[in-house]
Amino acid sequence: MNLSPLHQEFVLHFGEMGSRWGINRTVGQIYAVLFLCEAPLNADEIVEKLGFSRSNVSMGLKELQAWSLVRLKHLPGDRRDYFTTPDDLWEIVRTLVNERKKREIDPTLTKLRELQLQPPAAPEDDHAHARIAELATLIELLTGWYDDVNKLETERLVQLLTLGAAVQKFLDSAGKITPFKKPKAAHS
Amino acid sequence: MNLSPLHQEFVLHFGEMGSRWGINRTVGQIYAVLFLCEAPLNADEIVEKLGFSRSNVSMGLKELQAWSLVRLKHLPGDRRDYFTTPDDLWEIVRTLVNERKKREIDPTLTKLRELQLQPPAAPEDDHAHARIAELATLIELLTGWYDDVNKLETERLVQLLTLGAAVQKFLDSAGKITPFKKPKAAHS
DNA sequence: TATAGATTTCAGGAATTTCTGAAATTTGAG
DNA sequence: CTCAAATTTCAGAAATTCCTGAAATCTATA
Repeated sequence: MNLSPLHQEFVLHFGEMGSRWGINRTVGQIYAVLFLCEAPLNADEIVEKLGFSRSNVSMGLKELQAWSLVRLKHLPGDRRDYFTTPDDLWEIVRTLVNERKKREIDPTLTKLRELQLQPPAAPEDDHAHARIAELATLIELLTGWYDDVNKLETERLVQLLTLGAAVQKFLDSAGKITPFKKPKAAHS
Repeated sequence: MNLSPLHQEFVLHFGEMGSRWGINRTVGQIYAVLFLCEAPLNADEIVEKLGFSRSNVSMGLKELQAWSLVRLKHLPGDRRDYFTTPDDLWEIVRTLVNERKKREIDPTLTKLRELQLQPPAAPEDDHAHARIAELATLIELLTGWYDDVNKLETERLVQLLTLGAAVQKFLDSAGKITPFKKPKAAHS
């Protein structure tokens, strides 16, 4: 591995972490290198840095592209493909969450709805249906919230996150009715 | 597999999904069975339902316990261990997020802080340090927000999620200063 | 404390996933 | 269109993870 100690340690950590998710170690490491490097890298440079086979790097890059986690660039007068990660970390987070949602949550919700339509065929199915319905409702609430806040521009999103549970203070007054409610005593 | 079609389809789906996360198929299926069943199950009943070896079920249950995803129960006059999942789905979600945070996010943050202290030793390390700092900040913001809302009681949490990005309406007025700020034109 | 039932451990085989080099395909400059 | 560089595909080797049955350990109660 042909990296500064700092890069190397970061890359190894992300390889490990990646493999705790569905992502394999190699792909995690390729991503980590791209994440740290300022300049776009081509496949051979990644081979050089990580010591994987050329074909493995190719497959890893393909997977990262399938996840939209990597941007393809071209340098003038060079027909190799160069890759980078977005400068804006929030963009990375949004992509990551969107993709996982698309691959894991959405199909699950579809499946749950499908199962809800299936008529009960055994005594234990009534309880199962109730459980499935509850789960579907919960997932809908969470993804609905996510879709909603994902529309916010980053600055707003950061504001919201910074506020944290302090937002809760508004809930009493906002309740279910209307965003603004007059304060109980109306002194200017 | 000795399950009603409804149970079976749910179990197979969760086995698949589990394997997209770090969790293996078997463990996902064991959890799915426990999730759907009203009554607590013992290991032999799970063997019966899923057709895995006794030792595999034992290992799976141990893993689920390590994740605090499963509750151990005892029936009077029966010394076998019985397992259930919590009735309250929100409790399940909180556990899941807490555990993943503990195993994946927290160690990453520790590692990033450690790397931030490491003095730059190569020209590319300056950019890497900047990138690492940005990432650490972002993770701190997200986990800070999470720790905060995780303190809310479920009812409040649901309220917050239902409100979604509508909370954003408060941000203009709340800003950085104070929860309420008088509107710019003060016609009653 | 002896015993039978319950659970866990663990070595090795099975299954799956990852990785590689060689060959095939694609691509763009000339 | 041709050619060489770049990339991808793919079959099988390597590595890893999963699963099992047999043996070991634990535990409640008689």
